[in-house]
This record gives sequence, C-alpha cells and structure tokens, in this order.
Amino acid sequence: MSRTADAGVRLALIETAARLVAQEGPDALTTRRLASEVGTSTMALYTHFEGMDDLLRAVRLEWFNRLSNHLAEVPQTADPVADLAAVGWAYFFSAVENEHMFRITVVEPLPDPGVATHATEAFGVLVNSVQRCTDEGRLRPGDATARALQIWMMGNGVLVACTAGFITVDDAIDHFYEMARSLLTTFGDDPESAKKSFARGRRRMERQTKSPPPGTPSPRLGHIVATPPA
Amino acid sequence: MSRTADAGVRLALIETAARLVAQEGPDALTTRRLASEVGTSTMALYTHFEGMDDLLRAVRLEWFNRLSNHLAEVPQTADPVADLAAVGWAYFFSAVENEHMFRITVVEPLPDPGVATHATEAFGVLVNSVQRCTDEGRLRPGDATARALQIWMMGNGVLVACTAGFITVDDAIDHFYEMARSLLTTFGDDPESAKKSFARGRRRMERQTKSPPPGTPSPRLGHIVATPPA
DNA sequence: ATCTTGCCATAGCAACGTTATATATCAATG
DNA sequence: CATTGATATATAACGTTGCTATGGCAAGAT
Repeated sequence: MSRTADAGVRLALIETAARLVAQEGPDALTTRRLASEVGTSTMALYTHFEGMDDLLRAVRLEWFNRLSNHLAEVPQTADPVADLAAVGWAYFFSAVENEHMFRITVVEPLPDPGVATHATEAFGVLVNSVQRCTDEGRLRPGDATARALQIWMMGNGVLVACTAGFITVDDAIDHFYEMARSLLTTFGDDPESAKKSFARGRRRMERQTKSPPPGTPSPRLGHIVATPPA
Repeated sequence: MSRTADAGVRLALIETAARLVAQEGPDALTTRRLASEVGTSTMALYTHFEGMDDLLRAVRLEWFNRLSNHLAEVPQTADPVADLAAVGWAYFFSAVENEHMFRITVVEPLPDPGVATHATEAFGVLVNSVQRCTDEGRLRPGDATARALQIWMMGNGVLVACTAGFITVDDAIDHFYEMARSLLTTFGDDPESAKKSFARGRRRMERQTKSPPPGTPSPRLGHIVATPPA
C-alpha cells in the first residue's frame, strides 16, 4: 500500500525492530506490530529473513557494529589507563541507556555461529585499550585478552544487577568504579595511579556525554540507537 | 480425572514448574504442558495463582529457599577465607548446573515486591562469610554487605558469560578464581594467603560434590531441584 | 509476447496465556 | 437427611502470537 521505502525493506525491518526492542523491550517486537510500523505485511519478515530469530540476529549484529564505532570514538590520550576507563564508562552507559539491547546482545543472545566475529570487533577495542596499558608500562606483562575479558565480565555483572533492579544506577557506578580499580591493581598498576587515571577517564566521560548527571532516574533510551545506521 | 495429589495441587504446580524450567528451560513452561504434567486442567493455575508470572514468582521464591539451605550447608572451618571460597564455589556450580534457574532468579527476574526478603536470606550467607573474614583479621575493616555484593556481581558476570556461551565452563572457573582473589586482595587479605585459602576452598568443594571434574561438557541439571521441597 | 523469478498481501493454522461458563465436590446448616 | 453455599475443576472459547500456504503483481529474460 504505502510502500515507504522501495529499496531497503530489509534495512527498514532491522531498524524498526531495533527501535522497538530498544525503546519498548523485546515483547514489543511482534510480527504484526513490525509489519504495521514498517508499512508492509508480515510476509516481508519471511522473504528477507528466516523468521523472528533471524531478524533478531541481524539486529544484534547491527548493534555490535554501532557499539564498536561508539567505543572506537573514545579518544586516546597520554594516559592509557584513563583511556581504558573512558572506554569502560562508554560501554557501561551505553548498556544502561539501552538496557534491552544490552540484554539481547550480551545477556541472552540467540545461538549464532557468526556472532563471534562481530562481537570480537567491539571486544577488540577493549583488548587494544588494555594492551596499550601494558605496552606503556602501566601494567605488568600479561595476556591482554584475558584481562579485557575479566574487565568485561565484571562490568556485565554490575550491569545485570543494575538492569535487573537489585541495585540502583548510582550504586552500580560506584561499584563499577571500585571493582575496575581492583582488577587494574591486580594487573600491576599502582593503586594510586589507577585511582587518578580512573577519575580522569570518568570526568572525560561525563564531560563528553552532555548531561548525564549520575542521578538520572530513568535511563535515556535510544542514545545510540538514534544514530543513523551505516 | 486422575487426581494425583488431593492436597497440594499448589505445591505440585510449583514443583512441576520448577522442574520444567530447570530441565528444559523457560519455554517448556506452558499452561497446557503444566496442566498435563500435573494431571489437571489449565484452570488450576488460575485458582491457585494469579497467572503464569505469579507462579514463576513462587518458583523463584522456592529456589531462593533451596539456595539458602544449599549455601548454609557449607561448613565453617578455622580458615574463613577458605569457607568464603567454598560458598562461592557452591553458588557458582549450583548456577552452572541449574542455569535456567539462575537466569530467572538473578538475571531476568520478574518485578516482585517481596523478593528482597528471600533473596536477602541467601545473600546473607555470603555477607556473613565475608564478615567472618573481617572479624578474624583476614580483611581490613569495611562494609561486609558492599564487599559481598561485589563478589556476587563479579561471579554473576562470569556466570552470564558462561551460560550465554561466550566462554567455556572451564575458563569460567579459572576467571572466577582469579577475579575473586583480586577482590579479596583489594579487601585487605594477603595475596599469598588468599591464594592458599582459595585453593583450599576449591579442593573442599571438589571433594564434597562427588564427581564434577571441571571438564564436564554438559551441566548436570536438577542437582538442587532434585532435593524434595521443604 | 511469453516465461520466469522475486516480492508482497490475504487468509489461515497451531499454540500461547487467559477468561467465561458450567459442573462437580465438600462443609456447614436447617 | 436434605439443602445451601463456596470452592475447585473441566470444557470451551477469545484474542494474540509466530509462521505458512496461496495467489497475484511487477519486472527482467528469452
């Protein structure tokens, strides 16, 4: 009928599905709702994808791409630990502000053989940031991938507790801060230096994202999702 | 028709629902399947509960009770850090062996005003274990609840990565081990003492659970669920 | 000009959670 | 003992879900 986008129904499906999941949660993503929003029929889903799960996989993949870009935008300075902290905060807040996306990508992903490559791309930003800390002498030599993995899992634990409602966002920020410093110290950084660098990275993060005073009651949705797809 | 249990249809519903979720995942818990297994009609759900979500809340509550008992069974020795490690391992393996229960209780719980009291009971075991470490001089003075919370979130982060398929169970065990030691060291324990105590607690855990060689490919389900309800 | 191919709308199916209605069972009461 | 009231259950149905079968339409190829 309306034929909203002659070329790119597939992209419209991914984009609309991502928006529905991000803004209203996974339950809002139904075949008929999706078709209605895109301006087509439910059949479009099955001509362009194998089904709802397949579409969700595409949404997750798209989200990993945006996350990679988002994390890669964090600038590198002379303080690699502050940079690492900034990457950590960028990840943390993107998860808080898009908790539904966080859940379908990290917490309860569908089985997907091809996810490793795209998740690795975003994860690689973190690994590189850790590697820089080692290269520049802040951390004692060690496996950057394993260290990045531990940082990532630690942050996810805090994020799960936060998004599941066990702790507030403010408490999550504090614990994330302390636990990350604990790990960095274990990796060899001087406790005081880690403290200063983490405070630096946190300040940078707060300065960059215009106005997220840590007391935001409800997370702002669509922060990253609002950016146009590649 | 069959009238399997004259008194206790409500308990049968909880038990059967718990079994279905634990053994086959949340998708296996449907009204008709549940009614079929219990030997009644779908109406039983709505006479004894307000609906499926309400039943799931009861299942989660029952699970918290069993988890409390399970953790409280960990014996206390002269080494409080080894005891804490043993509690951590008990929690870790109960989550791995009953990952569906872990998810509906910790990762994606339903909104429930009364959950705090029952979750707190299980969480209290961990807090007390941390408090003992402080009381006996292994950790510097500090908030035991906050420290227990950090240990809990850290473990959940590893468990989520494990149950979501990002890392293997064996890797999860190693990372859990290292990250917990990192936190304990930050809390003031001597790194070498922490290492020894954690090895001790881990050995105790492996000795107690008859035969879970860390290379178990598929988690053994129904470990805790198999215990009869109180 | 006909055939083929790909995309989409309509309609429908099985299964889901939930509800309405009617029947059965049992305690209490006259 | 008979009757009433309440509770629990079985049957059937409703609205919605993901998904599929079918038919038609438009464009490219021969």
